[in-house]
Amino acid sequence: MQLRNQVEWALHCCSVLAGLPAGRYLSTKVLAELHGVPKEYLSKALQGLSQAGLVESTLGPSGGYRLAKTPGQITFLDIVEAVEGKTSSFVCDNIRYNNPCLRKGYRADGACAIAQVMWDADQAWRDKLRSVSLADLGKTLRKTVPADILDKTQGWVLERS
Amino acid sequence: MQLRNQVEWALHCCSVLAGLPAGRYLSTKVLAELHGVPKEYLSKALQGLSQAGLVESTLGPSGGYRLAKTPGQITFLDIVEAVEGKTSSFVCDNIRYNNPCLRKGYRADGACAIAQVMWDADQAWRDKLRSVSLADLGKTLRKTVPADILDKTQGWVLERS
DNA sequence: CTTAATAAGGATATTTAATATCCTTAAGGA
DNA sequence: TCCTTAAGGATATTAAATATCCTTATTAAG
Repeated sequence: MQLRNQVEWALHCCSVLAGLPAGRYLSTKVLAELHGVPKEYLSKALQGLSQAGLVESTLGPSGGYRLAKTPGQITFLDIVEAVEGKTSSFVCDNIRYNNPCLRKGYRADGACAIAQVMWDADQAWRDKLRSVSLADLGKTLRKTVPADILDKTQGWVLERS
Repeated sequence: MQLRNQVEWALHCCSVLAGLPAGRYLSTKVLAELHGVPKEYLSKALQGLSQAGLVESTLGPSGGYRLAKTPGQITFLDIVEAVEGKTSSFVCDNIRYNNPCLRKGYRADGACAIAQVMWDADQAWRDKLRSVSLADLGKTLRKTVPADILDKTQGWVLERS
């Protein structure tokens, strides 16, 4: 079980956008080159972030993306779910009902106890992701990031993450 | 991101084995028919459980699998990891170092802050799974399982889960 | 006003992982 | 001796992840 690489990309992109001066945008092209990932595919992840309302975009030259909320309002869970979806990592196919010893059509009262445990664990994972925002990330990062912020021709910013 | 169906199968098989009278075995064939899943593929999951030391097997007629420990000693995490592996759901490819603004070969002091958050969440998931054993599952199940335990020709037991 | 850059998104190709089947071997019980 | 079983290697099939290509509408810059 593995999260898609787009999740890593989206998290890093949001981290960079969180450090962007107010009003500025970063394009897919720049974000892709900054992270060394394919532009077209990264674009799908950014579209997911946009549809989730985490970032907003503008067209044309000097267009691109910026955060739609403050870093403190965007959690890791928001970003992960925007890319990976909200469905649980465990899918219960109710194989308990395949038991040929059971009379046909039998259904128990409650949910499958096994599935419940798995869903609880999934919830614990999401709770943890929800407890960290891009602002929290910044606090950690500020300690380790070198002071020399570069500003190349395309307006790249130093990778903050 | 989704766990493989073998995880569900393995959990249900262990749940059934936990209710088996001492000394008895259940074969792959019976476990497969009991849950309505392909025998050959389920076999791979059971082999994983065996290699992890969660179940033990015996050959020949009336052979099969039984738990290698008490239900209280086998956690959900044990079973999930036996099938799905122990590697984190998040893989850090250190795309932060792809930044062309960084001088070649630059490496930060600590681990990627983003990866750390993701790994912490993964740990929270595993901690939750580790906190539940097959014995705990039994407590829940006893409340809902019908009293009529069937004992068909092949020695099937009522699906407990 | 024109031109180039951009996001959005549909269509499709490629690659990888999950799922499933088949077969052989060695061991155990009747 | 014969049948049943677990173990596991090899291979096929299916689905998902990854990636590319292309078109359209929009926007800013010149």
